[in-house]
Amino acid sequence: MPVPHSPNQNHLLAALPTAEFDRLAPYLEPVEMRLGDVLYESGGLLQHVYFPTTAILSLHYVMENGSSSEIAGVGNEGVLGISLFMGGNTTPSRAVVQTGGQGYRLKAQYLAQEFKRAGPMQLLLLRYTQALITQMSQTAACNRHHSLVQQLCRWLLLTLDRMPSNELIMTQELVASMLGVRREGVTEAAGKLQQAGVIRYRRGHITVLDRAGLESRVCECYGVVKKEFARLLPDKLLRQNTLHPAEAAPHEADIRTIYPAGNRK
Amino acid sequence: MPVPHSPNQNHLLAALPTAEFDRLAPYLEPVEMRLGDVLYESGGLLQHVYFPTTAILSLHYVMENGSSSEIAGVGNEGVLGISLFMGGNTTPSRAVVQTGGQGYRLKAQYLAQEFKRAGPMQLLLLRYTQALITQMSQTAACNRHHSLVQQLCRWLLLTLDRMPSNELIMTQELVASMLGVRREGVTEAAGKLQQAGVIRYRRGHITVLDRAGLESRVCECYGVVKKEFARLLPDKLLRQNTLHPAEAAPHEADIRTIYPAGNRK
DNA sequence: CGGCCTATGTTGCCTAGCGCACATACGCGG
DNA sequence: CCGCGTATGTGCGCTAGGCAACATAGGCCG
Repeated sequence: MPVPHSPNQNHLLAALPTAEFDRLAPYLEPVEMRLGDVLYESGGLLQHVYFPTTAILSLHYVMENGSSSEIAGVGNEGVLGISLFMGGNTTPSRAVVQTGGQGYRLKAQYLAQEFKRAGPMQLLLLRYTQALITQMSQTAACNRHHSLVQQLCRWLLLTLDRMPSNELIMTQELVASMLGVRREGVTEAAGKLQQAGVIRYRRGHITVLDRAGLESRVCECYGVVKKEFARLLPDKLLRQNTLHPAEAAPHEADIRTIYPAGNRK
Repeated sequence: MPVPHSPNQNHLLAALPTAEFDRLAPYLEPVEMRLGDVLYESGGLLQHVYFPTTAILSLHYVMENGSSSEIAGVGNEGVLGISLFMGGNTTPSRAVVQTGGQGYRLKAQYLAQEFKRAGPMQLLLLRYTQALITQMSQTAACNRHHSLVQQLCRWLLLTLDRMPSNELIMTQELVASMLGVRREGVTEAAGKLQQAGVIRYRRGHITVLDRAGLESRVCECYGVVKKEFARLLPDKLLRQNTLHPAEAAPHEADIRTIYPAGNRK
């Protein structure tokens, strides 16, 4: 008995004017994504784009020696598979499911078609892409200059922002592979945060107890990324005032009632 | 007495079919860019996009504490100012001139106009943007996992690929701020390379003596980025076989004759 | 309820790279 | 040709985080 589920839980889809949404809706396939699923491998051909609703995805780069780093995360604010409309069809990174949940996918050709119309969907996708670029470049700088604890805080906050609950299903080992550090390093950093009462964790579960505590420890990178997302994809845009000011937001009611219920565990 | 100079020294401009090129040509202003010039500040409003020809630009992120990192470089393979067509109009990074030289600039509005035509220019710009994304994400991973020497090799090779000559005008201090490391670290790394006979340097000049030596020391990141650029913007595309197969490449002669002459020092 | 797999805790050692404080010397401008 | 400003060389001590090798324990499954 899955939670009632609507494409509008994805902010980009929700932002589409009725005409565009209706054109795509028949082709949106709901998909269940489980923790660890690999949606595509580096260099693989993309067949679909994915619009997460409750799931969170993670773009990784895996190095030759096996170590990896997260390059960016994708939650219900975005879409996975930008290379399909950017023209490359593939990227040298891997996409994995970081938090199990649901989403919708759309065959590449339908997205490309819609993109070519140069309408609201194109606008949204391009803006989202730019926000993604900010996330990536901030990650590059953060990797260089900030401490593991700061980066852990950044990662937790960014993830939290994409979740309805405050509990992540996530081992330290996984977090380590996201941040591209050793597992022991995460143990140590997480230990500090737990001692400070900011988080609590047990075998594969991390609960954020004190969000403000995270925010006080995080580096500037989190704020920059968040602000840039807000600037490029403001609520006002996503609420469609801009995209089609004359209409009420369709399906909006669905979202607001379903969402807070969440899939808290 | 500047070297004769043509927009076609920029690969993106050179790839445009005649119709598109002619439409833009009247608005292309040649600009001289000097080492260290700041083309825009983080968050500043962009008035122009820049198509470097002999100059090389660098996108930086400057952190609150003043330390900085290069996020990506832009040479004659690309264009500075993607946020102008991506929809954001600005980015939270800084653009500086890394190697003095020439280029052309185009008022934002003309570029946006051309982009909206959804013609060859849009195709090129989007593909270029994707290649840029690869460069950024690779930088993120490289910052995390590879040694300073490897990163220095990567940076030298990427820069070399954008230069007609094998000598960079560049202090170690500058290189350090690019890589986001201490100057002493660069001294040490460069010292190793010099001892190995791979490069030679003296006060503000770095000469690459043995390109193969660099390639043998560099991490995989260089290859990935280079390959991705070649895939997304192949010679064949840039030579316009794809963009307008029925026509001969206009201005092509100019490029080939001017370019090899270069401004070798 | 018991066993085992896997997540987490811990410890010791090692290295890259940082910060700082200087010594040195190149080479431009007068 | 001299001198000074700037680029480079070097040598500390220090720390974060890497690598390795375990000890421990939670909790799922039979």
